[in-house]
Amino acid sequence: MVRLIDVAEKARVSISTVSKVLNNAEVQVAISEKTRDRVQRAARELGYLPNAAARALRRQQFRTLGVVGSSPQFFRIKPETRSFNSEAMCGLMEGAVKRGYHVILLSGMETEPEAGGAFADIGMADALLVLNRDLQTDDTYLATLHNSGKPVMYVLDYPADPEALASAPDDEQGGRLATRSLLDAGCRRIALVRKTYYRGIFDRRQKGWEQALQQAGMAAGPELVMDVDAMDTARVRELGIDGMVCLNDQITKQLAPRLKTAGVRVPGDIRLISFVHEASVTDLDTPCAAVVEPLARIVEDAVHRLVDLLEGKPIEERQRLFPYTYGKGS
Amino acid sequence: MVRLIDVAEKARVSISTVSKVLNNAEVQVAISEKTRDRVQRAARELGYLPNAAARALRRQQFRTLGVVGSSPQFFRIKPETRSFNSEAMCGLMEGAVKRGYHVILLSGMETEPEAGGAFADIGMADALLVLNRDLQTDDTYLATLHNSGKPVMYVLDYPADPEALASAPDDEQGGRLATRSLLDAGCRRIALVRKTYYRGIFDRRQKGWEQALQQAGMAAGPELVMDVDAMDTARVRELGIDGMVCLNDQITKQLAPRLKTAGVRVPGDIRLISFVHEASVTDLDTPCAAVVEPLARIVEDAVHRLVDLLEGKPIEERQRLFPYTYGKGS
DNA sequence: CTGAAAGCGCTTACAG
DNA sequence: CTGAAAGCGCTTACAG
Repeated sequence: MVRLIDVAEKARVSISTVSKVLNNAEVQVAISEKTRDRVQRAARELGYLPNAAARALRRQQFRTLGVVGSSPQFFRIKPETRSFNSEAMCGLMEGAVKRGYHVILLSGMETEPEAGGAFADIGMADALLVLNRDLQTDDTYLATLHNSGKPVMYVLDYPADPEALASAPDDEQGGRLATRSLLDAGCRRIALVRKTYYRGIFDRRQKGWEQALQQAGMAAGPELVMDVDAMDTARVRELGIDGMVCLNDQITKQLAPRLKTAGVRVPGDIRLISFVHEASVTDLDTPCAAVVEPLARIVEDAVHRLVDLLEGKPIEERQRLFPYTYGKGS
Repeated sequence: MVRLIDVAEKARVSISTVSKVLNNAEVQVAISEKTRDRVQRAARELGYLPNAAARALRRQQFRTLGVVGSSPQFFRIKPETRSFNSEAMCGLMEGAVKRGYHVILLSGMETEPEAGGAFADIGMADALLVLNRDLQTDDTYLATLHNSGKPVMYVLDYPADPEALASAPDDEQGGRLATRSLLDAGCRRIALVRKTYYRGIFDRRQKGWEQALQQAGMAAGPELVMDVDAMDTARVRELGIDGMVCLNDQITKQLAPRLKTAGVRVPGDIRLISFVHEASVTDLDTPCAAVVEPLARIVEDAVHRLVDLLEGKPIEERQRLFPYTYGKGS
């Protein structure tokens, strides 16, 4: 960890001066332009991040809000509540409590750019969980996280780097599972319905779909991959499609009524299967099978593995993938 | 704030000894039974809570996990996502980011009972938000929070004490609004449907219902207050009920199908209005008006007022109540 | 405009 | 079994 004194040595000034420069927004002290530049450059080059504990001890404040519920268990929300957020939160708090850790939601303010950018206060955490469904790996934001020197665990989506720690759904397996269940139900022309977002996850699910079709001796041509926003129901008929794998519940909700108005009967003409997190498509009035990802379990596992790492236990698998299960849907 | 040295003086030992006793789970040092007792009693009597900053600075770890999303804005979830949690979370992070604060979810572990109980690490926060829909005011848990000496803001439900800081929905106004909208629609016998939980909120909503009925010159007798778990549809007919105020969406979801099977037409025979957070009853197939509470706004307001307090700005209203609005429901 | 120094409240190796 | 003391990394009043 680089400290104030490291910056001071590099900039050839005292630590008081460094501190004053780096806190210029809050401290009213005159500093010469030259010194200021030298200090800021040194801090940037060394990747200085203030130590949140020392700062808090000195300032006598954390600038952090604690949120509590009606009981110590409040945030251990039950998965029955169902929404994506509560499910993830459930696993998160369950793991945190079991291991004796607190959870801090880094709000990512854009303050103190010269003192480490958006995450100057990342230091309040011993390790980082990246909770994300659609990673932008080119993001400099992720670089900041890694530069902090703290362990980083990816939870739902993850970068291609095989060294990156991750606990995530096995999207290829999910794609195979969904496709096979349609094959088992007798479908012979199975389309994949996706959207332009969630590229990482969707690409992996699509790969699973391809694998399942190829194993069954069927082609998985690009004409069978459809964007729900550019859905051509006439073309669906032409291609003789009798099964559709919908890559998430939002797609399914968008697709179902359009099939209905086009006079396509579900499941009479076309069978649907949808990826969901828990039973989130139960409010669909179209019959639809589902492939469920165990969100809470995944997030809790991520917490455990991260704490294991912090406690010095060796991590055997860098990336742990969890299978999807077949569910009833609606 | 009581420090180690205060405990040491009271127990007539050195601060090293106090530290060792209070960390006996983690430190392997022999301490005599007598000393141990004296120290523990002193710590308890003084209400000692370890200073998280000092501890973290010394230990070089926070025992806190930072959770980040794909971008610094990740947790600023849009209210459109709708569920209770995301809405509250949305307001929470919005306020936190705007004011330059982080949010820490206190996991309320049951460790270190002698060192302050479940919230030994409450110290990581400058102030506390109690996020809660159903306060148990007799809870010793809340006492712990107040004993920390940090400002406490109640967000959704709140204790009777008028000095307690709160930002919350105006439940009485909500009760009046719901009832009046049924009156305006021509209802003349308006029942209130509740459940045994959420006493605080439900009692206030019921008071609003009574006020509205009395203002309209109608009696609000106890026979009109029904528990959805003990609903007697024959009795509903007998009483000539033509309107029902459902105190939350769960109640409405439970009630609607029972009315249907009993042959009661909605809104033909009985009009319904339901309390909801955002548009959460849109998945009801029974026509139903709604009274909406602006969750995200309330939570964000709570954050702002709490930070104002921390920054020394005077708080004019101890309790700020937000009006419900009339919504379409389903 | 810049720096030396005190001190925030803990933990722990060391001495007794 | 107990205590004196060093030191974690900052901020800020004070001196120059």
